[in-house]
Amino acid sequence: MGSAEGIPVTGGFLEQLELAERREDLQSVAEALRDRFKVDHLVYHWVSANGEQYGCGTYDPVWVERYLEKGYLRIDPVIQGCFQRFHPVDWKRLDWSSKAARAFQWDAIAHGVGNQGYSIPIRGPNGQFALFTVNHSCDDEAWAEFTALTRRDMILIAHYFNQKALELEPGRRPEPAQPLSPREIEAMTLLAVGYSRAQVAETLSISEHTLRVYIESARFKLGAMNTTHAVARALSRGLIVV
Amino acid sequence: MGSAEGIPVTGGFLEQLELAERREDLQSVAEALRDRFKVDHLVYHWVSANGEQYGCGTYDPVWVERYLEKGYLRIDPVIQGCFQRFHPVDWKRLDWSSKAARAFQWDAIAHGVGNQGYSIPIRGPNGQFALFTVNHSCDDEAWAEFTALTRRDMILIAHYFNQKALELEPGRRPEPAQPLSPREIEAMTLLAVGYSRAQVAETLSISEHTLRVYIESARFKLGAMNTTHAVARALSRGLIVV
DNA sequence: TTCCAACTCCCCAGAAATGGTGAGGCGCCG
DNA sequence: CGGCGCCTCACCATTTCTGGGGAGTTGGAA
Repeated sequence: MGSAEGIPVTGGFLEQLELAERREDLQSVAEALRDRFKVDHLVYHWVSANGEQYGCGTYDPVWVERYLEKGYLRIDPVIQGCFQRFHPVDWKRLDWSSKAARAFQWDAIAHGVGNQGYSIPIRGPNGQFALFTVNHSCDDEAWAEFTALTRRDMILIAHYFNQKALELEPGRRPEPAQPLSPREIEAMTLLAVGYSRAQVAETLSISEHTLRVYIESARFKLGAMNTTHAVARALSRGLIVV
Repeated sequence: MGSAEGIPVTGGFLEQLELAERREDLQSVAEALRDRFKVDHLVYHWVSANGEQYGCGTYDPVWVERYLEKGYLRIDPVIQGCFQRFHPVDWKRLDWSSKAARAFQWDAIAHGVGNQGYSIPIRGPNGQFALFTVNHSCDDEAWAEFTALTRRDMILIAHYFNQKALELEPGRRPEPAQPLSPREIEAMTLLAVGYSRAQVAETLSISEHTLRVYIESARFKLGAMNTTHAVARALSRGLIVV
């Protein structure tokens, strides 16, 4: 297993990433980086529960298929853990205690995923969330050394991967992220913290009818089917904060 | 104006950042970096819609005060522009066309802010959003050269600044999240993407009565008053992903 | 083995949310 | 000036959610 000797990958790979013009380019850069760092896998994974997945990397396609099919997205401790953090995290520091998580881990290793891993959460506009992961099979000590040396490289690589993915994926960005009006934001925020419509109306000192107009308006702007959906979207797009 | 000669700041500053234990440390690291890079200003700014501001950097306190007081947060094109992007952006590429933006720019320069700037958006869990900015007074060519050389340093520095800010700000508590059962997670997730109770029940192939038990159970575990609240909590605690 | 958490099913009645339609005032921008 | 978005208010009928009961199976943990 190699390393960048503490010196970030200035020459070559990041430039390749920056110049990538197609999805396939990202894929081949991932493979090149895997070989360069001498690890088992290197994966960029755009996380979204609504079915639209996108990723590129060196995992066995069988595993990727299985992951999606089995709904591992919902129980993968890497997802769970990274979603709540800002900084990169070593897989050992995640919570693997639940039954589902253990079964998942077993299955993953059986499909060629390394026992060691390091994942970097990445967030973009509109609540976009992605993961950049590097993993390998080795003992704890070797892995600790590897991550210590390549940590910063990984952050930069993750950054550029996401940047390119955002550029190359046209499907994601359009969604003009229609902003909510101040009143709508207030309404959504109060709903998100558990107030009923009546309580929200009282808090905002407006009639419940007026409040309804806001909620409907927000629902429309967010393309939501009901209030719960609207609040969920507003939250995950970062339009409101609880 | 200096530069890192294309080699990221491996020795010294990032370590200082990682070792910082108090807010004041971040402040002094910012000053040291400003001197090292020979720019006018270097600022980390935590942007939050609910009024709570936090920042550290080398701006004149008078300017910071004025910025807050005048509500520039709402019209600052840097905020507007970065909020919708993922990658770092040169101030020249922002939209300064509105009257308010021009007035703001004029005021900023009058308070010692450089005419050139480079800002990096940073996002964390729960919709956290921050900016890392470096700015200077010089001509376009010199600035282009500077940004080309230090771009990657800036990304890493921004990353570590935010990491430290998240650690040092007690505002975000761990919030011991009682885990949801697999069925509860499925139910919450489907509700979060807009399904009605009836639809969720059908999707999960269970009776609506059973579904209700899950929702109530999840609501109880999450300490939520209603379904919308429960979904919002599950989302912001990272228990479900949409 | 005993116990508990998770999963499944059922009834009823009251509370809350939603859909459709309509209307007036205010402020900003071209 | 006219249009557009925002804020405010109202009624009606229908659908959906919530809170109060109770009950049986399973599989893993103590």
